[in-house]
Amino acid sequence: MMAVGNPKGTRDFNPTQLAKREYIQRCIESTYKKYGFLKIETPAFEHLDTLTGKYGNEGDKLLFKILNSGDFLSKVPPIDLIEKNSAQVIKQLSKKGLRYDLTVPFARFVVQHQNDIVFPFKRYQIQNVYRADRPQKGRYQEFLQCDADVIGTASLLPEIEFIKIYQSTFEALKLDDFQVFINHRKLLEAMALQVGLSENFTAFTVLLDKLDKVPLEKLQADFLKLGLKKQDISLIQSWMRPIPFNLEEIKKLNNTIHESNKLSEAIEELNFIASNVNSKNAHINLSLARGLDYYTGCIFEAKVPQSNIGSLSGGGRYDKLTDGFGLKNMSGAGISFGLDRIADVLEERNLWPKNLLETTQVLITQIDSSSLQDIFAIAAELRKKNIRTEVYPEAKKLKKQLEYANKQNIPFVITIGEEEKALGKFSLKDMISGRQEILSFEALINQIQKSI
RNA sequence: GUGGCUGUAGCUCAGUCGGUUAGAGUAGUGGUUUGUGGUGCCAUUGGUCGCCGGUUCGAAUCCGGUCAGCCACCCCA
Repeated sequence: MMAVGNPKGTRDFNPTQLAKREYIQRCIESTYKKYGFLKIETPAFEHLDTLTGKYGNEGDKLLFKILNSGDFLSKVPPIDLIEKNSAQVIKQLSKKGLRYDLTVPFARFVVQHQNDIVFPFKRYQIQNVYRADRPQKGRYQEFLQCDADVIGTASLLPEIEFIKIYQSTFEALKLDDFQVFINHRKLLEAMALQVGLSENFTAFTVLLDKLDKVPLEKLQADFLKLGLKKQDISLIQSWMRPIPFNLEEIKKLNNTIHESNKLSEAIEELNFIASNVNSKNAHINLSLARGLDYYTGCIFEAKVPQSNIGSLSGGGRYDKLTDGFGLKNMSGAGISFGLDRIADVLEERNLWPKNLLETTQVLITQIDSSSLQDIFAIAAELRKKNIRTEVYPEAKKLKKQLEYANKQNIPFVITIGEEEKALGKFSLKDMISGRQEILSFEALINQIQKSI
């Protein structure tokens, strides 16, 4: 027999799990809607050209590529096969790839439909994305991203609203200890300038980003190798302290980072944002860099402490995302919640609301098939009253039918047999208390509606 | 892509020093005198011990390889 199993990094969701995921989705989606975002969808796969080169070298390696159909090998020059030139061969074997995130497909969407879009365009999108990463805790190959982006304005209002969205969404999910970390690409540039590492900016930010996990002592050698002067090590250390996101603390950045155009621009922006948001659970984290190359302004990350699940959301401002598709001067900003990781955290902490799974409320049993007319009539009435009702499909032993109701957590069972028919009434069994009574239709509806 | 750990029934796991027909719990199915579930009792289905090879009289057990899963790194939601 064929081995049964789903590919690594993917999951099946049973009804209970799906109800939990939909709960999270409702929390995020309703917040997005309240801020005026409109929903779009894009295909699961894109032209490979659309995706490659947008996520840096590491990102390109993690793209799932779709094999061309047909006799794809016949078109590959033999020399490329003999030399095992993967890069060349892949170009000829694959023209499509699964989307790696929702932001790049969105950029493509904006450029393609620019004449039909009203700017500034606020869109949200909740779809699966795919990464050929090695799976581990909190990391999957197929996972659901929940994006919101504003494109077509350089205003900082989106940044302000994203922080508010973080706060209200995490509160709705009962993750009260959430932390929002904020940094600014220009602050990072000012820092690099100060320690003379502007030439190695990307490598510098990668190391900074690691400081969250790895202590400075272990990274010291790497920093020095990059060209950092020994006396600046203590400076890096001082940058690592968490900074509350308020005007007073932002002002102090002038004392720890040398004056430069970049610095004053960043401070001006952060001031504006901070003066318009509640600073609750928000911090500036100068070591936050984020790997995706396309961020140019503010960058965000949200996580909960005491969990090794990683960040629950990331985002930031990008000025040139649509440039590659031929549309300039299209500044935008966005965030993305990782629904799967949020689900993992809620599972760890058991923070699910009760009764997420909307099971059947009333099961109608069959004693003998001659009662079917009555059964369908009462089922129709119950459904008219919005009571979730199902009829057991076979006239099996009552024991079996009750077992089914019990296993499915169905709270009420209606039985119509000879006795009930003679009285023109129905038996209603409360599966929680175990009590059963013979009632008229009106009394029965009353009884059910009272307790659900 | 690099490293570590683990593969025995649908699920969770025992299985001694290499020794007869590989076990338990749970889930499933049937029954417990047929119009009443949860807890009980009885019976019963279900396994090429991940796969391939080697050592041995004999392998779930030891060795090599391979595949899969998990965890960590890189990177990220």
